[in-house]
Amino acid sequence: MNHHSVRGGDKRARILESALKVFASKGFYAAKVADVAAEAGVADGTIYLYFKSKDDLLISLFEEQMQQVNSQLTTALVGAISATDKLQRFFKAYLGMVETHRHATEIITIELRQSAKFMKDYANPRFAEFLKLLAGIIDEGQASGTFVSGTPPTVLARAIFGLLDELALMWVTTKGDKIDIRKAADWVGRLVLEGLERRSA
Amino acid sequence: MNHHSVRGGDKRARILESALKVFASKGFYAAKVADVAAEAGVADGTIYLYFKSKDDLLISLFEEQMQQVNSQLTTALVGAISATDKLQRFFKAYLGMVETHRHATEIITIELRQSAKFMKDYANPRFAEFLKLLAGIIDEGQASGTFVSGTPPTVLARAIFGLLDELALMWVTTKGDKIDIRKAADWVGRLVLEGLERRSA
Amino acid sequence: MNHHSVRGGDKRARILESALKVFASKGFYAAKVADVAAEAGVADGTIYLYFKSKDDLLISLFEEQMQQVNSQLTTALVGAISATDKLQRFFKAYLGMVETHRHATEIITIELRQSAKFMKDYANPRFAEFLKLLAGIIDEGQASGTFVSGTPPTVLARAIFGLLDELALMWVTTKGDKIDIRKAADWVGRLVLEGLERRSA
Amino acid sequence: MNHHSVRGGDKRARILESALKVFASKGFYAAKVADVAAEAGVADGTIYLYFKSKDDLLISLFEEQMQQVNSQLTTALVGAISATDKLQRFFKAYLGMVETHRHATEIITIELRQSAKFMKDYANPRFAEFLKLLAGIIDEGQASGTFVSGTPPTVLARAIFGLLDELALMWVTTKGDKIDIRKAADWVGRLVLEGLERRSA
DNA sequence: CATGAATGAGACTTCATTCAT
DNA sequence: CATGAATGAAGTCTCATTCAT
Repeated sequence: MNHHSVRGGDKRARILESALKVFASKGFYAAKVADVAAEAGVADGTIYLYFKSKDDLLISLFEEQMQQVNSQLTTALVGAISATDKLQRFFKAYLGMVETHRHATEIITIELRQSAKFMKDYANPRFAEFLKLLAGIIDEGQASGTFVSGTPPTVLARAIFGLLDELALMWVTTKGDKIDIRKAADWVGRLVLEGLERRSA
Repeated sequence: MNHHSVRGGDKRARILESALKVFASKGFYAAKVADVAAEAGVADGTIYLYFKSKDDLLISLFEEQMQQVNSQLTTALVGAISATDKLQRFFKAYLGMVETHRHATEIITIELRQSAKFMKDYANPRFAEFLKLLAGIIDEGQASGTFVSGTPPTVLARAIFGLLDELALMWVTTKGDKIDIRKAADWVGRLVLEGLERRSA
Repeated sequence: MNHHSVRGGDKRARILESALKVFASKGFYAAKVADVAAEAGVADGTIYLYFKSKDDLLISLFEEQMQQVNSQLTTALVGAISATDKLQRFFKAYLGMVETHRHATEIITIELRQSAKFMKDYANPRFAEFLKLLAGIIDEGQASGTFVSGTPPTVLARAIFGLLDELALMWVTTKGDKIDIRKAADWVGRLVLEGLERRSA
Repeated sequence: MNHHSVRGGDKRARILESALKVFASKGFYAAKVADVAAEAGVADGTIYLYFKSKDDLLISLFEEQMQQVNSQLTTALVGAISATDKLQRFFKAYLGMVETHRHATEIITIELRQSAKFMKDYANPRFAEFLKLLAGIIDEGQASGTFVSGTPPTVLARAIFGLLDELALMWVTTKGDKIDIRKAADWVGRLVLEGLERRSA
């Protein structure tokens, strides 16, 4: 009988999973380390055997989650040829994850922002990766002439992330009847790819 | 002659202004009430003559700032005729404010999100107003046939807010050479109104 | 029109009256000076024109109330001849006052005790007077042979005060159907004068 | 071997003991939680591992002390046959405890009263038990014809408690030469059982 | 490795008291 | 005399972190 495996997963992973749930439901500041420990079924002190501090726990959570997000997005793009196709798949995959990874979405959309303030030095490399992936698609589209040039891909990537992120936030925080987040991918696709204005002819 | 005026502005306004500065630079949670008091040049207890609690201070700040934002946006739209024109002015005005109201932007972009978590019951009516203003423009454009129909205006409004908000956040948090936030209004205008794809003919 | 008389009474008296009401209903520690001021319809600062401190307000209240109690008791004894008669009148008068001066009773029964602790040096001369009055009756009874000797009158006086005081407290704190406080005077009279044991013959 | 025992007594008991001492000497309101912690030799925060709040500490103190008082009184009555005997033993035991449990006496005589005010809902069940014990003796005496009937036992019990309580308070607060509290039991016994008046024959 | 009782720095908030008007 | 806004000392309580077991 292995002490370290309880309900199929090593302790570090279980703590991370619990932190995800607790931070998402109470917010990072309101959540207590003891809450995370209780959720994970370990002693308070045990947290500190795997993470340097409460902040470190949050950062590790980002790392893990964003890595998953990036990996799934990358997978989703496999086989796509045109930039247009890639972008549509990107939207669909991202907003699809919102539904399947509720808690992760809350952490990313809400706490990621605070991080800019409270973790002055944390560079957030995974988010950078995310943006790079998105900017790469746009760059490719602009280079191939499929997309209009003139706006820096990094800015567009950021704008598009904000757009997706806000829809995710809306979906996550709405109590009653939510929008269909999967339909939203199409709406966003139309908005971004075709624009709002009716084409003249 | 106002008994309560001390160097241009009553005390409540001064405290609010100081809270804006302090919360923006340290984040709401890291900021101490004593910091705000010191910045405002009043005693700690004085804060509580004007605000019920630290939370109330943050909420009041939102109210005030969002009200200003809404009022400036409304002003900016005066005289605009088409929905397209209104939307462009909206972008220009919003991103213009980012530059002139740096601190307010930080509060709105960063702390507004947390509010969803920590202030369960705070409805944030000013933000609702903001969205209504934006959705109104889109609705008008769709009704007149200028804008493509099919996507709910409320969803589009939210998406566009996210987009603007993210650019504002990017601008605010970038240390070195920032993008030209005023140019960004045009970029965003093009993205939203015309879309990314090159028009076929 | 006299500024100092509002609703028939000078300001000092009004403050004292308000303090009585407020202290009685919330307790001295829970009561705020501002509460007393509000009740009296004066500004907070005004309290300090008449009393040195919150403590002084409580002490002054004791003085005033005990003086009234003593004066009424003294009046009640006028015309009584025997010690027995005096004691019965004393009981009747004391417990009668409990009903007519509810708030004063609460202050005396409850806060008087605390005073022993929090006002190390306050001698409480009025309470001393009260005890002297009661001890005087007992002493007189013992001297005349009406009362049994052997127990120091000061001790008996104190014991009897405790007895009356506790009944007063019971009456004051009971919410539902209270005992008839006036009947209690007779009960106490019987207990003290005749004792519990049935007389043999 | 008990992990939690530190020099004879678990931490909760030590804190309670320290609270007894500190509250008795400074009064509940004047006493700081830090004082209790220092007296107990623990950190301030440790108090809150065992008690919900400062109020809870006081209530727990009451519970514990009154329970001890009740238990000792019950023990003292074992073997007594007549109501008269029981009452005399009750007096002796109660006033004896005053001397041996000085601090507890101060808490009970002084702070118990305040509790009526500041703890609106705290029912104080131990004190109710105490009164029931006393009223039981009186009821028994009345039923057997040993004691005079006519006065409700609950009222008499309360009156007698007040009497004992006041003597205890007198003894506790007197600085110089105190009365002999053990003699007082006889004095009280005489007063209550035989009354003040000299028996006619 | 794991525990969880203990720590203690520090935050928010209250409120008696002052003093300029 | 009266006001009441302002003060700021001080208290209760929280909670991330440690360390002896």
